[in-house]
Amino acid sequence: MQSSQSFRGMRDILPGEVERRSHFLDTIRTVYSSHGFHEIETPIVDSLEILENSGGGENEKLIFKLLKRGEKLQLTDDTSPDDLVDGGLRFDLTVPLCRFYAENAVRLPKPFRSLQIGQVFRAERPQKGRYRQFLQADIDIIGDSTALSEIELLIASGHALHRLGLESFEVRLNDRRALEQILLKQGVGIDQIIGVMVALDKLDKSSPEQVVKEIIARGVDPGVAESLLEALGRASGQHVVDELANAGAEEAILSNLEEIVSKVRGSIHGMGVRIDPLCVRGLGYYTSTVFEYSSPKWGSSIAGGGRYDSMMSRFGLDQPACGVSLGFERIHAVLAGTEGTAGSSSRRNLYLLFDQTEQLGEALAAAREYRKSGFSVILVSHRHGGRSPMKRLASEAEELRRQGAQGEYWFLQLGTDAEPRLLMHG
RNA sequence: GUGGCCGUAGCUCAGUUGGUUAGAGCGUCAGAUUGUGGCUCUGAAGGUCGGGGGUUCGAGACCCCUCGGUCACCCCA
Repeated sequence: MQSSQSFRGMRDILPGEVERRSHFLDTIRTVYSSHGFHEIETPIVDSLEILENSGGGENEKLIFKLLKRGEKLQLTDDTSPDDLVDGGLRFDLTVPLCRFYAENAVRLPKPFRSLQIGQVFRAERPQKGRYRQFLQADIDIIGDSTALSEIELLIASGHALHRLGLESFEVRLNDRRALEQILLKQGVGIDQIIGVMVALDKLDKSSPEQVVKEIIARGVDPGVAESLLEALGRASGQHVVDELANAGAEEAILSNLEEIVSKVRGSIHGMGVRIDPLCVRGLGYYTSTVFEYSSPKWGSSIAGGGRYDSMMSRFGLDQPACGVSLGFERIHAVLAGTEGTAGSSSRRNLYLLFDQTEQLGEALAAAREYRKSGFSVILVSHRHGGRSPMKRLASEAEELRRQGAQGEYWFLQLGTDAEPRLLMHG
């Protein structure tokens, strides 16, 4: 007998859980739609040519690749793995979006506000809140180079998180160019910048001493490393911007960040916004502003985004772009155990018990009527006078609720009960 | 990709320093009972002890490999 376990890092989703997830997705769609975003769909598979060298950083190493098919799959002594593959599963929604935009720009509004909800794949080692297939919900604005993009994206995504039921969360905002300028000014070599940024990004987890150590290990002069940390360490309180300017960041970049913060701050209940010069975010395609959402209930980020102005140039288009991605699985995990949020479309289930040999026609007619009045009707064939399925139905409803389903459960014995009777409600 | 911990029935777990036919609760199924169904009682089914190899007279317990889970790195949503 074969194992029925799911493939590594993949998982099944039970009915009650799907009900709950659908409700969350409805909320996301409703909120984003109210902010003017248009939903699109892109393929899960793209050519490797597009997926690779996309600035996806580490993610590019995690691509599930697709074997060529038919005649194109030629095995000889000197074929390398790369000769055998030509496609791959997407590791995010941004790369496919850029291809989509380049292909369809003429038929799209300008600037284009895109919403995409879809599965992405990364061949990582699975962990809690980390799967090899997971759902992301992205909004992006293509064709606007001003801070309006960032402001709209932060407000819309904050709105969505709030409506999903997140009580408190924080956005850390930064502009990579600012950090780069500071590093250069402080004496970090241009080829060391990336390594130093990665090390600095760990400051929220590791001690400053460890980070200094790591920076030195990456080839930076110990004196430079020390003064760098000191300069950035100062830039965390009330006067972040002033300190960053002193440390060598350009005024225009900093005032842009200030503008974003001032417009976003206070707009969403429970959302904190602050400039964090150490927020770096991977090292992918982001060119300037980057932001990351965290919840006190979760160790790592639950959403993130930034500006990727040069990405479209791959396709010969010169278009600025900026986006934010919600990590659906992680948000769902953060919300685990909480009650449904406002507007929860809880369904009213009705178990319609009937004798199949005598009451089938009658039952179908009754089912149609109850559907009209808003019930989700579940036909339960049950021979008259037989053991009542009551207990079984109650425990089934209980199980669905455990999985996350909401709603009421009613039952009605055709020919005996005049009205549906409440079995349980959630 | 690297390292630590874990893997017994559908679920939650017992299982003494290796020693007869591997247990419980919940759930499932069957029957009984109950004048209004979810209670109670009885019984049954269900386990290649994740898989493979090894040590041993004997392994669910010990060793190796492998698969899966989990945590920490790495990186990220």
